Amino acid sequence: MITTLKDIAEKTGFSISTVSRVLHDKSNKSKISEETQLKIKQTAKDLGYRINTLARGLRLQKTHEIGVIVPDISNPFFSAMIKNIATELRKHGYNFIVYDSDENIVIERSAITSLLGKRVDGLIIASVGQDFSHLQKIRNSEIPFVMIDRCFDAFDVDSVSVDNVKGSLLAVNYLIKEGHSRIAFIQGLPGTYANETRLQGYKSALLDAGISIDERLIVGDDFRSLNGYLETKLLLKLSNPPTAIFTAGDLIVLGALEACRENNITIPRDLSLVTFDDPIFASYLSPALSAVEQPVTKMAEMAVALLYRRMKNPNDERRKVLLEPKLNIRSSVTRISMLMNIKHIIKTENTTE
Amino acid sequence: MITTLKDIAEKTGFSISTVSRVLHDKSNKSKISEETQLKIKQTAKDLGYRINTLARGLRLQKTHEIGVIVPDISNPFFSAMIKNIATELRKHGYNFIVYDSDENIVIERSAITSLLGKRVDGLIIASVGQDFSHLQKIRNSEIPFVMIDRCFDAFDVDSVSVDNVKGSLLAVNYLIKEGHSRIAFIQGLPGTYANETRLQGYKSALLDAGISIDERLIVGDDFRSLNGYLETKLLLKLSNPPTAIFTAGDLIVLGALEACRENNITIPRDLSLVTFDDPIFASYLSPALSAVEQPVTKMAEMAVALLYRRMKNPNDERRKVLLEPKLNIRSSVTRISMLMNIKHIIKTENTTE
DNA sequence: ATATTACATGCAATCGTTTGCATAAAAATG
DNA sequence: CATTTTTATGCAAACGATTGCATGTAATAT
Repeated sequence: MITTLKDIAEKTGFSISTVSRVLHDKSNKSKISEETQLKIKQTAKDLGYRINTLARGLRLQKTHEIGVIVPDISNPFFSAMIKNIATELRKHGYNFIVYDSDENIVIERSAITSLLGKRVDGLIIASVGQDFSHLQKIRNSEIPFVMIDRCFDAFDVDSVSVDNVKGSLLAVNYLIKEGHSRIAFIQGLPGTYANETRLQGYKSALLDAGISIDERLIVGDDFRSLNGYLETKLLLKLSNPPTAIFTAGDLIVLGALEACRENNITIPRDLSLVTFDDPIFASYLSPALSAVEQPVTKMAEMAVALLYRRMKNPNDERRKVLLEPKLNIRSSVTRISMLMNIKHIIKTENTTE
Repeated sequence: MITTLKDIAEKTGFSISTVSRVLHDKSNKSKISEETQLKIKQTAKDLGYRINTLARGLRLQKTHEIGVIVPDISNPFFSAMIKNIATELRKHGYNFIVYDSDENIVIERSAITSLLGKRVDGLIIASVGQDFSHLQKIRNSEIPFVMIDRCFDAFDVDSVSVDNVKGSLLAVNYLIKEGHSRIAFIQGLPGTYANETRLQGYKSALLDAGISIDERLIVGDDFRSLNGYLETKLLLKLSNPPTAIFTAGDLIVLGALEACRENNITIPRDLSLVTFDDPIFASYLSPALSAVEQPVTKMAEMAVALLYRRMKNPNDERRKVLLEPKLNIRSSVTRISMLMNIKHIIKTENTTE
């Protein structure tokens, strides 16, 4: 059986209180004799005692756990984020529990229920939701709660994300500067914060440059690679295909690359490519992928800092932190002239049929 | 405050037992009148009741949680594994808690302590350890426990991994068949199961082909990308550099690629490359990377199946499952003749200086 | 010698659930 | 109408830890 304080108490002849104080109470308030301490510690070791954190959490109404929910652990962006959050939390002496909502609001809901059931001391969520009704309850309860990456402007809650609008502006302005005007956007899940803000940046970059928006070039519906693959295939089949594609996420761009390869499209010669997110492998592709980098370490640090602050001062006003994105220019974009543009179109039509 | 059964009991006038039975007891043994049920359920909803799983776990001595420990969440191989484990566990009605040991045995130890403290019902571990002394205790305790990916031949415990020896054989035999004889191996953390078995496969492939082993071509010391980068740089500086490199993991190969790019080494023309693990981006690189694929979904399924079986029949004999690896041949390996080999060496020496 | 303080330890309530057993009332049976 | 059975609900003891308060003894001060 699993050893408890009681077992140790019986074996040593001391009371449970004394054993508890020796083994766990760092406050040093009650003076226990050296001899007793030694004896108790030794039997604890002999019996392989391990504290039951369920019991402790129940008694203390504190678990020292933070719940984290992300849409997709296997997405490099989120797995990097998790690692950074873990490192930050460890500094503060907190453990954490991750849930993967699998880009599914139903799973996200049940993850929240489950975490609240575990009485975590705080919550960090990158929500997949297109609205925040299910989060309202959390915020109204006492539990400290911060949103990361995916947040809602209209929802007054601590949150940290990258300036998505600016990120898209950087990417699309760069493409425009290189002579592109038919620029497609393969988006992620419509209605999500990350997607809508990125889309907004895309649109205003075009409008600012006096380029009218072609709705046929705004395609896609989730953040997975299959979406990138399918939409790229379709874009290439257009009678007037884009000369550049801007993708809303790192998995999407992988799909796009696969489609290009299948269609013998060489990047950047036949098609330029820029993506949001800058996964570890972006610079190892050839051509190396130009990408909008999110300051993921800083995001994690800020999220934990906000959470920590909220735990200490529950009534501070809520803050929304926007971090600066950065465009990493590599070699997946080519400069085009009008002439090249036309040649490109002809070539593309030939190869895709 | 957080609502408890007691609050609902007081509000409705029924006892805590009745409330508990209405809200949680599916067994239907005690007949509670429809009217009572409705009233209780309604107030539970009104008060925003959520079960406290700490209390339940304490009482039931069961948490319905499985602890999972991996060396590096941000490694695509492990994040894929986690996702698959999650999916499998959900089917069985289990939750899970992941820990990232950060390739660090000290953190692994504390993760184990923490999970056992949470009284998880089972444990799935991909250990970073070079020995299994710290795992012996777990096995000897009652908790069901399976090792995945990284196991120990001499440790009698349920485990599932890919046949690493065979995987290396596949890769190295393929390189040999393509005419390579100076094949380097950039390894991961020495002493770990995954590394030693992969190394063993590498060596026996060479020996079987009558190629003597050059210890200067066996380099590296962990599974991270920096290791791949540094060792590749050094290998390229050798007076007699390898014509092919076989890397022990997907992060290592990324580092190798970076080093090659910096030295203007074109793959596969100047250097052939094969890696263990087949990350999602392998086929998107150009050239697409030839890689040894691990059946990660099957591994996850097997691990959960073994765990589940152990939970039901604690005294079954322990099993070690070895799954088949698969070599995915893409375009990162070139066929070489002796003549090309010499040209290659000369060229490499020029470029690296 | 007595009063006071310090020291070392124990008592018992509490955290929120679950559940075997008890019980009272209602219904069914003879 | 008396007895048995069924129905609907409550009591109270766990589960394992924490901790304010109490207590008995030893050391020190007066």
